[in-house]
Amino acid sequence: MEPIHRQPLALQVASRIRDLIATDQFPPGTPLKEVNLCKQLSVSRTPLREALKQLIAEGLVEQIPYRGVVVCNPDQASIEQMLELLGALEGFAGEMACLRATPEEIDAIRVLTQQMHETYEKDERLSYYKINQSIHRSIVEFSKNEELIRSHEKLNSRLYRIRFLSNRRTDRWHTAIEEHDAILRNLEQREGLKLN
Amino acid sequence: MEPIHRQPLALQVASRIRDLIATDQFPPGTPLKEVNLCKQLSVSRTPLREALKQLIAEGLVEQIPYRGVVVCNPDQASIEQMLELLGALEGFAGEMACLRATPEEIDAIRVLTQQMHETYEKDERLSYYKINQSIHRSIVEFSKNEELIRSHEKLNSRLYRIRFLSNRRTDRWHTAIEEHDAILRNLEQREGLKLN
DNA sequence: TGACGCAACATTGAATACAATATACAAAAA
DNA sequence: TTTTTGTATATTGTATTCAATGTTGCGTCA
Repeated sequence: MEPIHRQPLALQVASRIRDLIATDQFPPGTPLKEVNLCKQLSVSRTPLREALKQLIAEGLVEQIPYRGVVVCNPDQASIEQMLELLGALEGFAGEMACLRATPEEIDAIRVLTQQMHETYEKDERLSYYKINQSIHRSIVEFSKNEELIRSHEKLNSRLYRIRFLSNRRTDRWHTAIEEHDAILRNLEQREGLKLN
Repeated sequence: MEPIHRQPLALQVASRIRDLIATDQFPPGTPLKEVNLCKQLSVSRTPLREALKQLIAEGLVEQIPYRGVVVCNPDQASIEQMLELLGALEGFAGEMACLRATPEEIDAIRVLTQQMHETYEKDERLSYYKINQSIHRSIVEFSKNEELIRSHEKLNSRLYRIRFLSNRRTDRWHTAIEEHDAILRNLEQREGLKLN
C-alpha cells in the first residue's frame, strides 16, 4: 500500500517561501527577517531557519552572517550563465531521451508540441508558457537520469520568475519560440537517427 | 580589500560531516543520530540539524521523518547516472572553456596533463588522482560559468568517495586514463578549431 | 559643523526545554 | 505458543530562551 508522505514543517515552509519568491511577492533584495516570517507563517524560528538553510543551498537566497538572508538578485551575467547551463542540461537530456524514451513518450511530446503551436497561434501566452514548460520537463524526464532530473528541476525553479517576466516581453516572446523550435527540430532529427 | 569570510558553526559542522562521509568514516547506511553527533562534535543540536539540512539538500544523506537521517547508499544505477551527468557537465565545460579560456589557462592544463602522464608512468596513483582531479576542475573553472562550476563541484564531491574507491581497482584504473585521454584529445581538437 | 564614541536596540546564532512520533519489549489474551 | 496491545524509552520535531553580533542614533568634543 502506498505509504503516507509526511511533510515536516520545514519542508512546507521552504515550499511556501519558494513560491513567494517565484511569484515575485518576495522580489529580489527582500530581506527575510526571521521573526517577521515566523509571525506571517505562524511557525517558530527553528523550522523557519531550517527552511532557509535549504533555500540557501538551492541558491535562491543568500545569507550574510549576523545580517540575515535576502532574496538573491542575479545580475544579467548570472542569468545568462544559468540559462546557458539550463540549455546544456536540456540538450543532454534530449540526447539521452532519444536513447531511452519509449515511442509512447515521444508521441506524448509530439502532442504537446502541437498543442503549444496552437496556443501560440491563438496568442494564449499563459497556456503557451505552461505547455512549453511541460515539454521541457518531459524531455528531461524521459532521459531517465534521476540526477539530471533533479538538477534541472532546481535550476528551472530558480529561473521560474525570470522566465515568466521575460516571457511577457514581446521581444523575448519571439526568440523563445524560435529557440524552442530549434530544440524540437533537433529532437525530431535525433529521433530519426535513432530509428535507423 | 578582501572581506573576512565568517564560518558559522552550521557550515563548519556540515564540512566536517561531509569529510567524514567522503573518507568512508561514515560509510553508506550509517544512521546519523543527532545526540551522538552533538557529543562527538561538541555542538548543540540546532547547528547540527542545520548542517544536516544542507547535506540533505546536497543529496549526501537522506532523511525519513521521525526516523533520522542516514548516509545515502547509491546503487550502481544511481552511480552511473551521476557519472553520466558529470561527464555531460565536464563535456559542456570543455566546450565553453574552448571559447573562453585564455591561452595561459590552456597552457596550465597542458602542463597538468604532462604531469599526469608522468605520475601515470611512475604508477603514483595518489598523485595521478589529484592531478586528474585538478585538470577536470580547471577545465570547469575555465568555462567561466559560475553556475556550472557550483553544480560540478557539488556532484563531484558526492562522487569523491566512490571515485577514490573505484580508482584503487585496477580495471577502473585503465578505463579512467582512457576516458581522460579522450577528453583531452577532444579539448585539444576544439582548441585547434577555435584558433582557426 | 563634522567626526568620533558610546549606548540602546534589533537581529541573528546557539543552546536548552518541551512535544510528537517511532521503536522495543513485556504482559495478557486467544 | 503466538499474536496483540499497552507502556516505557529513545529519537526527532518544534518552541522558547539566552548569548553574540550588527546597526542606529544621539551626544560630546575637536
